[in-house]
Amino acid sequence: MKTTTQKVFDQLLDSFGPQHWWPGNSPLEVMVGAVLVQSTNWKNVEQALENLHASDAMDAARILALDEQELQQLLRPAGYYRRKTRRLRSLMQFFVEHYAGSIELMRRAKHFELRKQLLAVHGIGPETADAILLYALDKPAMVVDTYTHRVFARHGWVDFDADYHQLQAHLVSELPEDVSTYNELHALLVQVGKSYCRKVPRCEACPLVDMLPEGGVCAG
DNA sequence: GACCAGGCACATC
DNA sequence: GATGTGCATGGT
Repeated sequence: MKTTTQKVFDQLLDSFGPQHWWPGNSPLEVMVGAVLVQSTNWKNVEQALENLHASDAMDAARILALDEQELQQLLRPAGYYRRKTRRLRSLMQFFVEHYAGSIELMRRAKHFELRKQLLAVHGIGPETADAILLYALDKPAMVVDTYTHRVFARHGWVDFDADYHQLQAHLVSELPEDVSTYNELHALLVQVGKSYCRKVPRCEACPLVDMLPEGGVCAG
């Protein structure tokens, strides 16, 4: 018997296909991207990542070696560049201090201990921490976001006032603990949120329209 | 010109 | 503890 969330996953995957999020990027670049993408369009992030590459600075030690203003200028296209400069430096400093700048060492850390450490880093909240765990380190961390909240609350599967961890617990309880499922589902929920869930109360073309409750609205 | 994008920390009540 | 606000660029 399939859970509602598994059905959501299947229908989204059928409609949109695999999203291939962060497939070819290095784990370090994923970590950097996870910070830069906070509340920001991915296109803008790509520009900043490209700037880092062009400056030969896609490296924890090199990022830390840049002076504040240099790094700010590289990150500028990603928006919030003063804050993100601080946040990225905090993360890189943590990475170097606790894991000697080694992805392999960090990958060996216990999932929930590492998560707790990440949450203690300035600028790393639950979504960014889970994105790093999942997309950079292949840990089974389900990432949820505002799109996930919108879709699940409007369909009546969670309360509108559910917080990050309640929403995450709900999804996890309805899914196999599987890295590729978590990876794909998060990306698919972002895709459906971008494509629909806006302006009109009921999107007939939405792959989840048949799951909308009587009188429920998918926008607004 | 308004609104939005793969959040988070901090101030204020 | 809950609620509000600043952060910044680039695309639609």
